[in-house]
Amino acid sequence: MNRRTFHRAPEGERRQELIEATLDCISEFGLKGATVRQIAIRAGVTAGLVRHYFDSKDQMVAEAYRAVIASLTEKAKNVEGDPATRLKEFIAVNFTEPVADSRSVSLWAAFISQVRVDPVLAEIHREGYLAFRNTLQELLSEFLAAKGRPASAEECRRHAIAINGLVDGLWVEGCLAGDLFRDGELVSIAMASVEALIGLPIEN
Amino acid sequence: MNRRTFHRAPEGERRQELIEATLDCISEFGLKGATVRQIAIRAGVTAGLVRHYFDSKDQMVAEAYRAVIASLTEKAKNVEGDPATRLKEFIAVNFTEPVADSRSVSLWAAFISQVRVDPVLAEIHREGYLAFRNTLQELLSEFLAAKGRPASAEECRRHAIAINGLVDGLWVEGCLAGDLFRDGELVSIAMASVEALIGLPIEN
DNA sequence: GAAGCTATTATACGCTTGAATAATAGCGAC
DNA sequence: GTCGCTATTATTCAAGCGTATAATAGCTTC
Repeated sequence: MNRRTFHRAPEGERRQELIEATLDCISEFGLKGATVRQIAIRAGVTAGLVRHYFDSKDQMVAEAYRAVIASLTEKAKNVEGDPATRLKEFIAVNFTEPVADSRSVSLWAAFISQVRVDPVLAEIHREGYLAFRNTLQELLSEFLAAKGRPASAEECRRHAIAINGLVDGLWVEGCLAGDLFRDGELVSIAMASVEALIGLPIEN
Repeated sequence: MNRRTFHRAPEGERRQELIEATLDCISEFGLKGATVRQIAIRAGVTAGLVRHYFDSKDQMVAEAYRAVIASLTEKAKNVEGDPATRLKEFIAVNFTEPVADSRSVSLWAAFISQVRVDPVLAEIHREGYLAFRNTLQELLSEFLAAKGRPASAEECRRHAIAINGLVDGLWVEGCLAGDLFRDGELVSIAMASVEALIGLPIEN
């Protein structure tokens, strides 16, 4: 009997590979089509291994969701420079790969659709949303202060909610049907809209 | 052998019931949990009947998607009154039941997540999005004209894209985690934001 | 009220699913 | 080298899936 040769990977690495394979499958075949076997094939291992690393498929999917949310918010957090530059970048990053990608929005939607079903996913979503919005709120606060138009936390909160909504909405449509928009149109609309919302130009 | 008694329903009615049951199951159990059997139970019939009305489960799901998109856009279209009232209502309706409901956003997300997988769903989504956005664009055009600030189609297009994004984004978060917002806060933020975006008050 | 049509039920089939178990091969320690 | 640990493979299992088919019960027509 010819048994396949294989490579014994370090735990962290293999877990990461499995999660990445899970996300690939969900985005390509949908949550329904992301079966343990498909995921294993994608990761280049056999199906049994999944259960060696995760208690269940559901647990693996939940961890995969965490990874998605993290990747969507981390890109936006690590921006350097003065407040104006950071605010600008924070918005622009959502319309640039890898965030602006049909794979990302497919994954996001797949998980969103389960929020009502699975309280674990609901909690992960909530944390991710608040992290993103609070970062934005802080950015706005600093930006407005630097522009000599300091605003109350409450005012910044409302602005953050609106801008977050705007960016999310444009991001979704851009990813789903990018061909409905001209090159760079979405980021241009987003930028102009944010300026209109806060009543200030962003350029520094 | 005791066979269940049943009611012979008119074709249209039964189809409608099956589609509604499909949507109920998708929103409650997710696409994965919306099995033919569950759907049949929800509709109060047996599983076999599904295939009497639809060529396949997939076809039924696609029709169900059409129904969702239609319900999300129809509510917004049928608004009467002067341009300002109609614009106001068009936006407000998205933050009022039945559009503003966790069931709606679950369904929307479930289908969005399949857009990449299934070209049929992609086309349905595209039509729905454009219908919504074009209606909004027309509304904006009339509103601006009525306010004595007529705008070009291009300008209205950009405004429609931005407002559509804003409304969509706020709608999603409001439906998913309504408790993160105060009563009426979202519609208030939405209204204020739209006014900022077009640079005019909406009240008539 | 009997006949005929078909919407509906009931049952069965082949496949795929997530999971459990047993066998084995890679690899570090000594 | 070879021993021992365990990551990995291979195989199996019961449950649930979408679908196919045959029997039947509710209407309609006359």
